[in-house]
Amino acid sequence: MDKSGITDIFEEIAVLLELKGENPFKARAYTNAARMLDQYDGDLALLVAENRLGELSGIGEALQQKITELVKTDRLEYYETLRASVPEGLLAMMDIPGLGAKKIKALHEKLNISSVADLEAACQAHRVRDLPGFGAKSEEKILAGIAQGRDYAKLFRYAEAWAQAEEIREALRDHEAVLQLSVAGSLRRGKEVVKDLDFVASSRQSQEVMDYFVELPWVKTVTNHGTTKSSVLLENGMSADLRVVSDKEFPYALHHFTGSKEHNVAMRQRAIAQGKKLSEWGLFEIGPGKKATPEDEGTLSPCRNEDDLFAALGLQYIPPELREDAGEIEAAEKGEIPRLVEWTQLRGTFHCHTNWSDGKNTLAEMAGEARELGLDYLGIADHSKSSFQANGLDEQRLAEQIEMIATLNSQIDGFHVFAGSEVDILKDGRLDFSDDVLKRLDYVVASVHNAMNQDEDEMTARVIRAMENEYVTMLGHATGRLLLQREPYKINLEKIIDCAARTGTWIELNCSSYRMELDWRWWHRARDKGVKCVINPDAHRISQFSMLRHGVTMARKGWLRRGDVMNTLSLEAIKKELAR
DNA sequence: GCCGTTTTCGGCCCGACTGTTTTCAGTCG
Repeated sequence: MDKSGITDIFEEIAVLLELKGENPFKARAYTNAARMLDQYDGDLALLVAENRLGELSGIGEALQQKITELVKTDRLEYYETLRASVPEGLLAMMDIPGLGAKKIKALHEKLNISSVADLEAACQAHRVRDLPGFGAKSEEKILAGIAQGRDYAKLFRYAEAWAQAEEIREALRDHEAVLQLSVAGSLRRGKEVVKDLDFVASSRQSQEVMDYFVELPWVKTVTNHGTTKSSVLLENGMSADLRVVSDKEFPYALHHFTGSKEHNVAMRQRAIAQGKKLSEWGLFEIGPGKKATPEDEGTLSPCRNEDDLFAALGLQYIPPELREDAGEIEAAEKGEIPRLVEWTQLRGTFHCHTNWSDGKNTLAEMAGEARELGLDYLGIADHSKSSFQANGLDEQRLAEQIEMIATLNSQIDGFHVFAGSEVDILKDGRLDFSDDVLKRLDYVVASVHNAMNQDEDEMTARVIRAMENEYVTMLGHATGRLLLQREPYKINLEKIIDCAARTGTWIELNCSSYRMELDWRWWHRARDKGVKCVINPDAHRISQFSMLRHGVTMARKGWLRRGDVMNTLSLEAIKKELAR
């Protein structure tokens, strides 16, 4: 069994243990182990073979045995026994807001409820309210939660969440009692999908700001309304949280609510090791060897902003995109946080479509918009002939388009359009155009658009064969995923990354709101192997150039620097690169 | 189940909010 299969099982074991009422720290040990494995870059099978699992922190004797069993036999007896002892429906109940392991356990034991359907019926029959710890309100909340789970997707794509957050941020900023204000949470960290929107504000009149927030026009229902924290459900199905604190507490609150949770845990543990206590309210000096108690707050280390907060713990500033407890704290300790790429550094982009294939705008309109945005160059890459569903260009039309681009270039100064093509990678890895056609282009994007059900070996070999073609400049959308819609096709990305490093093929960071790939989780290692990134909007209309900004956020999340991103190069420099 | 210049046993991040209680457990992030 591979790594991701093992992490799924460990995560499930953690939930099952909670549902059984086992020691919660034992459950957490499984969660921690799953995270540790997820982040481990090396070859897990090799680690098992060499009996070196113990080198991973959080993996002790018992977990080493379980991982070994899974790697070697694809099964885990402990898991199977555990799973058989808990009704399957209880796991689904964990998704209902307000219900956790303890309450689900009580519902199961006292009312024999084993599924969401059982639970819904019990609430409707008012049998739940008589249980200790439950009441009439609980029944209402559970029923609303079940209904909401049906009505709304649980996650939202980054771009959509960002646009909604901007509207709310502007409305909050206009309130006179709001002093400092920031988006926080996974949106600030640049996750490709987010569950809800988080805002942190500072004010001297927190109640006023809260009352204003829950009355905003996008709000459908109010789920929480306190003095420092409120939550609402928006008309579009997203939920949004606002935390209001005093001005001097703002940096701590902003850091805390930006997360990630795992990053925060690691930061607090670091604080404890230094005789301090970190929370959303401050960083307190407790003294070496002493442990914080609620009564003993210690003295506050004053921080004006997040920079000060990191500095107080002996760390370099960590940009929000990197706060995933994926090595950023260790890097910050050594002063090795890279200077991340910024979206104002983009000088051009490739992989854009026009109405020659399935785009909505003309060549001139696309070029005009790119220039308007301050870019120096634009690459056109319409579909090739096999993508007939997208009105792909055949050799004849491609030749005409190349000519038209040459004419356009002769008419404009200080801006350049590159003639390219998004060439289909055929089932067997051949390309949709012959080399004679390809060599007349300024660049080539090679992408998979059909036969996505091939098995991993076949797909990997297919894409590698395409990348080995000397005329292929970059690999388009590497796994074909559509976020919250279509799973990535099966492909061995380690081999693809190695191939890119070997052949000098760039890998695209496709920032269409649905794609956002190559996924940020892979970029750090790709970068370390010398693979170059190119950030492309895959724009089919002029409005989609706006996605470039979000693409840069994802690149930052992948630890990429300016030098790792080809389209930060000047026009002259990129011409030289393409000529190679 | 893990882990240790406080510890090999007894800890394991921290606090707000809700709904249930009448001082708190559970959930959430």
